[in-house]
Amino acid sequence: MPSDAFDALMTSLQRHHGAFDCERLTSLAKDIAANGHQREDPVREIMSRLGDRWSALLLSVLSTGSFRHSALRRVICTISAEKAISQRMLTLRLRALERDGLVMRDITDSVPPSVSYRLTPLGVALSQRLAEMICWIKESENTIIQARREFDRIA
Amino acid sequence: MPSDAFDALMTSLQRHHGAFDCERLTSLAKDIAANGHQREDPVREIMSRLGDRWSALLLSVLSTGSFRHSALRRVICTISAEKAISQRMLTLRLRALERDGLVMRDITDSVPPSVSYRLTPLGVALSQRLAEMICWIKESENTIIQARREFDRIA
DNA sequence: CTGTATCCCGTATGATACTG
DNA sequence: CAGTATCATACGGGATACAG
Repeated sequence: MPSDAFDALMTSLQRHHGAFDCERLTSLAKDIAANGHQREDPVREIMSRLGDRWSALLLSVLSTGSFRHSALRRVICTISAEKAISQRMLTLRLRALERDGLVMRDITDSVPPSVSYRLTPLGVALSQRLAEMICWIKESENTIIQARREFDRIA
Repeated sequence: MPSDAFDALMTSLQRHHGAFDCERLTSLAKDIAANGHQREDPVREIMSRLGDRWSALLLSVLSTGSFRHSALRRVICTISAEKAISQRMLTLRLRALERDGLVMRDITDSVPPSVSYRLTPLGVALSQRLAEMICWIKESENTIIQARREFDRIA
């Protein structure tokens, strides 16, 4: 983001209407420009993970302890009313979480192999934040459902 | 989720290893079973929105004030270093946020028409939570990037 | 047991053109 | 200005089979 282009935009916006906090928007823009808001940006990556089909659930389950691959899969499949997680997706999501330093693998090199997964300190911290966010959404659930009904009724 | 199946699972898991907090996992399972973890579950929907390409950015920008469609688009396009948002996506995301009661449309029926968008109180609350989450991720950014480098180096 | 490798589909996202 | 319609594409996610 070229800052002069942004300055010009701000000037233009303020000329037409001042219904926003220019200072806060500018600071927000600087924050985003700092890492470019790219695909590899950790902020987008992590938010994207939290929003995908399984990662948030995985973090929640792992926040209660350590699980082997098969145990984790059984737990997820039993808990999730909608669908079972495929072996493929479980591995993919765990790898992604591991790459970001949120999950650790403990490998016992035996036959048959034994691998168990648990949260790193960073993973624990994130899972706590996640739990708070989920809790807030749950509290607002009725308001949201109400809003949806209203919206669908009119439309 | 049939609770007897879950009980059986817990018993089985504890027989093999007790490296997890059975009580917390059970309560977590109950929470999830309460709304089924379905596609229409507000928790998954909202988390999914926050993780998509534009909604989080939209909420952040709108948290600084009220914007008309075109102004919003210019701001987003200028801020986002990666790509411009298409008119179509802007409308789709705004509609989704509006349906969930997070965004309001103020319409002035004139020629040419004027429509401006702003957060509802619920949207303001969510955007604050979001900002906190983003802030935490930013603080952990270096740890995450470090972990990724380590992971990629070994793999 | 813990994964990988393929194939396939649905949805999110994008580009472009058109309209009240 | 603020959309809608249409077509094209990329990616997440699932089913299945195979491997160390």
